[in-house]
Amino acid sequence: MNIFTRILPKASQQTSHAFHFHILPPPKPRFPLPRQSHTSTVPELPSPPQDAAIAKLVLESDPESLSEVLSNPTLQWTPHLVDQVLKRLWNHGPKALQFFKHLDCNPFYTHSASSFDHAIDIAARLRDYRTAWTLLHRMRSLRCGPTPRTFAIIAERYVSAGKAHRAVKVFLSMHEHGCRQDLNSFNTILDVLCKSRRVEMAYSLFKMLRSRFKCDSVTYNVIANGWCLIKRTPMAMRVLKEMVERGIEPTLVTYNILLKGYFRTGQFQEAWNFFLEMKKRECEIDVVTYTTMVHGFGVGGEVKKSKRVFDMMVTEGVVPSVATYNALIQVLCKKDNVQNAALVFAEMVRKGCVPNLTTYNVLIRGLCHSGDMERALELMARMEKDDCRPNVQTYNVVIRYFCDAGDIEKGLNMFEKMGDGSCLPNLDTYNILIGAMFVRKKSDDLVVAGKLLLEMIDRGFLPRKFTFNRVLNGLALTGNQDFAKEIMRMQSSCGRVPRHLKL
DNA sequence: ATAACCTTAC
Repeated sequence: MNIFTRILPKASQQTSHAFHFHILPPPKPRFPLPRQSHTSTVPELPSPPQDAAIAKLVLESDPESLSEVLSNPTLQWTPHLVDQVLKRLWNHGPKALQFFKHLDCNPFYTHSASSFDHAIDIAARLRDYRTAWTLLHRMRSLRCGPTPRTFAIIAERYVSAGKAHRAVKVFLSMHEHGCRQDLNSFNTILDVLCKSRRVEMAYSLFKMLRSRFKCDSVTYNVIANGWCLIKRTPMAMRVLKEMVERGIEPTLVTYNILLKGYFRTGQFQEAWNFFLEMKKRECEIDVVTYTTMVHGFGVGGEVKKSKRVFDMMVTEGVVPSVATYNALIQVLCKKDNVQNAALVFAEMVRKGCVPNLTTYNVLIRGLCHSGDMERALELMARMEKDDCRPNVQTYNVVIRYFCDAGDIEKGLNMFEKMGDGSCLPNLDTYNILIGAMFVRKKSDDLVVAGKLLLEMIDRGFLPRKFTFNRVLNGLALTGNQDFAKEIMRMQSSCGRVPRHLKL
């Protein structure tokens, strides 16, 4: 609870209505035109498997033989191909950077700006800022950047590493690196700060620089959304009021942000009233509005209302998108039962709406949760043929539930499957599995835990202190002192930046 | 990669 919500909440019941009148457009006594929302029903083109083969090659070859492998003249490097390979190696940062570096030395190939951005992102995620900046300077000397996007990436990495001030500094100095500051980059840095919940800082920066940039509705929406994210809806209201006072029209995006904000703070009545008000004033309510409603009511436990809103949108001629179906499916999984969720899944397919990764992951989680691992695995197999291959999250869900059910072997088998190619494990995967190695209290399991720990470090993931201690204790108790010592040596040598990361 | 809706974690 903060000061503002303490001061304003009682009043907000009444005053926010006054605000609605302020922020919403004046009533238009005309009858509504049915709005058609676009759904993304066009499947992505399958990417050629060449990048998978190259990623595998990179993973298997040691640093010495790598340059030989990569200078094979039959390989036709294109920026797109390089990007794809980097994405595949996302969860093996050190290898990804090795790959990038070797190709950078290839005299017949020059990296594109987007590949540089990927590499910088990977380096900064490993907290290897030196490498990130070296790459940025190299980009400049090759005259392919840095672009505003490059700075957005660096800022985001700084913020998520708890260095928000550095992110702001980077923004303020970007012109010194040959990249113009404009309203777009200003909006971007504000958004980066807000999305990482550093809303206070974003708001200060906004107040400090708003006279320098001609702020637009995006600026205000970004800030309002930030306040809503941290459940300070009254502050969002205040920003929006100011927006109106400065003559900037709120848009549908503004309304959707505020609507979501009400759900975040559990103000269902407010949300409902606001929605009705939007209808009354004939805002062009869109699929996002409805999806927000379906999701908001559903996760709040109001399944009936959630379904009613879903039916309402269909009646009003707004076509549900994948996101709408995903919201409903998630709600049914969590607050109703999986069978009904599966029915909605079938329904969306019948209507020609193509399920995406989220759809599958939500439903697979629901099935796992109800103990139906078999159907979960069936669905996972079905993904493959829908050209929607399981990602790390999919694997993590299944592995977690296998382990929770005591089927450690099956969890480990699943993990093995990831190792052989398409989907590299991430930090969560390692944490889930290492945790599972303690349930059987077997010495062998702890050795596996130790190996997993070393492997994750090797791939650029830094285990928490807690994880180290747990594994070390386990190994010591089961008579694996030597292995424990080896891990301790590793622990002391891997500070913030794994040392083998020299570019 | 300029904003709003859909997964995630003990």
